Amino acid sequence: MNKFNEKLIFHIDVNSAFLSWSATDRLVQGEKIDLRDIASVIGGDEESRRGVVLAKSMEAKKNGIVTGESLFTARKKCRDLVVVSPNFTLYERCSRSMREIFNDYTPYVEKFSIDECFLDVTNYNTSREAALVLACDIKDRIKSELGFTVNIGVSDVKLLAKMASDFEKPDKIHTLFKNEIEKKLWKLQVGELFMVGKRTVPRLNNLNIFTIGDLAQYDIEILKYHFKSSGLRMWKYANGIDNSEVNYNKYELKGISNSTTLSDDIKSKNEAYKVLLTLVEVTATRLRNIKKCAYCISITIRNQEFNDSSRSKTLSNATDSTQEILETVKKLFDELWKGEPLRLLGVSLNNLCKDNFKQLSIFDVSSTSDEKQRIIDKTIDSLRQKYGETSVMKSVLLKKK
DNA sequence: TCTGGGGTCCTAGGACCC
DNA sequence: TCTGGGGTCCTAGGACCC
Repeated sequence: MNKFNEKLIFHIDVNSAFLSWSATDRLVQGEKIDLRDIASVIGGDEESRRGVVLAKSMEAKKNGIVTGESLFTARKKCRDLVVVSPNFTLYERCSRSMREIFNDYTPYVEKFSIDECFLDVTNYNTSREAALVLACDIKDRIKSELGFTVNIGVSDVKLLAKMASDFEKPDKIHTLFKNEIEKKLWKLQVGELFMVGKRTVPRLNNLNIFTIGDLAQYDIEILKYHFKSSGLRMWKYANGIDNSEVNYNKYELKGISNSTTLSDDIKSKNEAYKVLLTLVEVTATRLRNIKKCAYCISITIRNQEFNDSSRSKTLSNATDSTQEILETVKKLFDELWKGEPLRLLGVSLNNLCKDNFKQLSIFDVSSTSDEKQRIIDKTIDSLRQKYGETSVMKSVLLKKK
């Protein structure tokens, strides 16, 4: 704690992250037009049915384009919209560069998503004013060294720092200390509150709750009755109550998943099996890379009507074997699939534990068949590491000519 | 030519055990 | 002979986030 006995927390959020990052990269490559100055979006490939808006420029936003909508509807709102494909390798690199700068200021950095971090700067500042100077320094350094802008929310509470970074954009610093919530937070629409999504907003409106202030002053028992534990959480958030700490420790992954929307609907079991093989290979490799095994294996399918269904199986022994996971996945698929055309297939591995298998040598002549399978998996992993995950993409996943 | 992909957490109901 | 109740685990689905 500083001398005022309060925490000082930053929430730092890249403005239109994917779009900014692609824009700066293009400028470096010699492109003359800055995507941030025109109506533009980062969007997936429409032909392979991944055509949604992943990020938008301010100009695109002014035309009513929102993240997550289809490029089809986005183009209707803005005729000369520029659409750029995402470059996830670049985004990971930008994200890392940004965190390296944060680490110059404090070791207490929590990566919240690819473009968001929380920083606990309590020990480095004696006052709120000093914290603001620091925030300004960080913001300007990212802009000059990396070429993109961020918003920084400053508060004594993590949740409030996050809400503050979402105020006016771009390239801005905002404070939202506990004593400011009535003035700055309560006037906002209730759907602006973190963890109040589009399903919940109409239900809150039915209770005559329209602003965050309405929610904050509502009877907590009634909220708990209607929304169970999330009712209590919403009420706490509306009142600026959040005791969570900036978690700078190594992030423990709870599950691994991989899903894909198919260029063409899958209609046969054989086609499905080929895709499932790829999904299992990718997830199992990632699982082994973090030296974990999974107890629970699930698959998800999505039909043409966009209805999802899933099926899962908990094993008595955790596994990281591609073969074993694949067999379970196929079984689950056979139980779940009724023969309707599918637009998406997904595999996920949950309930993870440490892998406690003994280290194996390829020269170990006494290997059992299980151990031999592990050696095969390891060999494939090293090939994949050398040539990249996409080197094993099956042709069925690729776009039809 | 409408609707991605990777996560986390919660809940309800059923199975099973004591 | 008629039937409780608590606890835990598993499964399927839903809501939310970026």
